[in-house]
Amino acid sequence: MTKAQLRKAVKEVASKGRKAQGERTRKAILEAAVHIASAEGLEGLTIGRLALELSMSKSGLFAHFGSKEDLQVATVEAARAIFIKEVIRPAFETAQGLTRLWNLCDTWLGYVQSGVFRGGCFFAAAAAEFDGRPGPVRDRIAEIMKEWLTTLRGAIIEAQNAGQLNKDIDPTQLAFEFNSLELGANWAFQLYGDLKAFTRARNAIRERLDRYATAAGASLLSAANPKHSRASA
Amino acid sequence: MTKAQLRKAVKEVASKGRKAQGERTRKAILEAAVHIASAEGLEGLTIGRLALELSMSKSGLFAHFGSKEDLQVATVEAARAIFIKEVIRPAFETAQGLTRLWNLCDTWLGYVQSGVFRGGCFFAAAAAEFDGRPGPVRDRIAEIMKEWLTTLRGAIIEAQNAGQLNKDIDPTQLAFEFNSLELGANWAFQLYGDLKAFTRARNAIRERLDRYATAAGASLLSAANPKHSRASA
DNA sequence: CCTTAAAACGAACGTTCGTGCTATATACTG
DNA sequence: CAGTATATAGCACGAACGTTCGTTTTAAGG
Repeated sequence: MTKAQLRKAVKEVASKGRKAQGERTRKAILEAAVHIASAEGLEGLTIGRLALELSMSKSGLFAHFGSKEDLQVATVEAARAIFIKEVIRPAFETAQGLTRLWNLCDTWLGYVQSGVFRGGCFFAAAAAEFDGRPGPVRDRIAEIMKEWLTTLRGAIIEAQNAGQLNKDIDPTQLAFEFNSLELGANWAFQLYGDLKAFTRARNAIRERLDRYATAAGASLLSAANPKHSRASA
Repeated sequence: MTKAQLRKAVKEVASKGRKAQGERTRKAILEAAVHIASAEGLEGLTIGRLALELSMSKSGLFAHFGSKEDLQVATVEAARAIFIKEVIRPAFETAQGLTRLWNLCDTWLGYVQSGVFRGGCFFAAAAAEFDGRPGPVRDRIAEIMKEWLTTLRGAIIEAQNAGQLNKDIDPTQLAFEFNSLELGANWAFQLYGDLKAFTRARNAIRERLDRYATAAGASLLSAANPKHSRASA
């Protein structure tokens, strides 16, 4: 157990009752942290910068976390909560199967385009930053992105079981392709401000869904989002 | 003109004759810089770390560049040279059109898998790191990645003009999709060490090429790389 | 050999980083 | 009201950052 962990553990064990203000401040810190980290990266998120933003002292802020790494992990967790609220939940309020699958992809693209995070997809940025640095931050990011892939894959399988999607396509392969197209749109938007990339990603996904849909699935799709017409390719 | 630029300018004006050793050292610095930056990022590439790696003084190294930003730009340029040698050149030694298009994608995936850079695709990492920080580094990265997209698009158009690829597909759309699949494979490999991602990307690209190929194109494809058989989806 | 400019060095700069100690203000509990 | 634990602040630390300076080493040209 490191000194930082010990410090935090002592703090938590001693904490009985009266932790109202602490929790509130912690939430406020993490909300600011998520937005800074999304734009400047999890390493560019410095404690001094964060303290300045919140008009509090470095040490006062720092006391809420045992170390910078803990702050980073907590920030990733806070970003996950936002992601769930903005993407997962809306899609899971729609019917399972093909409809939900499409909504997952569509909402994801909307979440990047609408600027929920200033730096696009929080996790895409964080993954690129930490994929070469072993540790709990990297591990948590990898887990969360795996969750997303698993969610996509699950929706594909449900659509197949519901007889809406051709059964002989590989769910893992299709989930990989959809995820790639999403990451590609995020990349194009961040680097070039290219709004058409979202349409291209939607077109590519829809084209694939249309092609693999059964008759039952096809009617769902045309009802789901008729606005997004498919161009060539 | 900033102080850093001025310092460098003075240096260059004064440089008449006798600049053999300087160039050699600069090359050595950039070679090390590229590999450090590929693993730790362009900001994680510190001058002290670089000097240590090369067993030379910080100041001696620093004198070769006017500023850290100049070093970063030079590093990006060095990475581009490697990319051209490893990906562009091999593909351009094959016949233009569909064959070259496939080879561009295939070689790109090989370049990531074989670890030409320790951190996967140098530019994907650099783009994620700098897409939120305006400046010459970001601009150059954006240009270089645009070059790649343009190259892909050009190969598609050539394949169409040669009657190997269906003419009514949108080259920009297809280039976007291929690039996305490449980025997706790079992401999966960096974050999970998932080697199957390369196969998935190849499968997806081949499936699309097969579907859009004319009769003339189909025979090229089956000859081009018969080893990579296509699975479902 | 002697001059001269390029190349590399060592030391220091001002700043910012994460972190740690100590003290004070705040607010709930008995 | 007294007691106590929490929440925040102040200050300082050692290290590392990019950068600058003056000096020394190196090597080619006359």
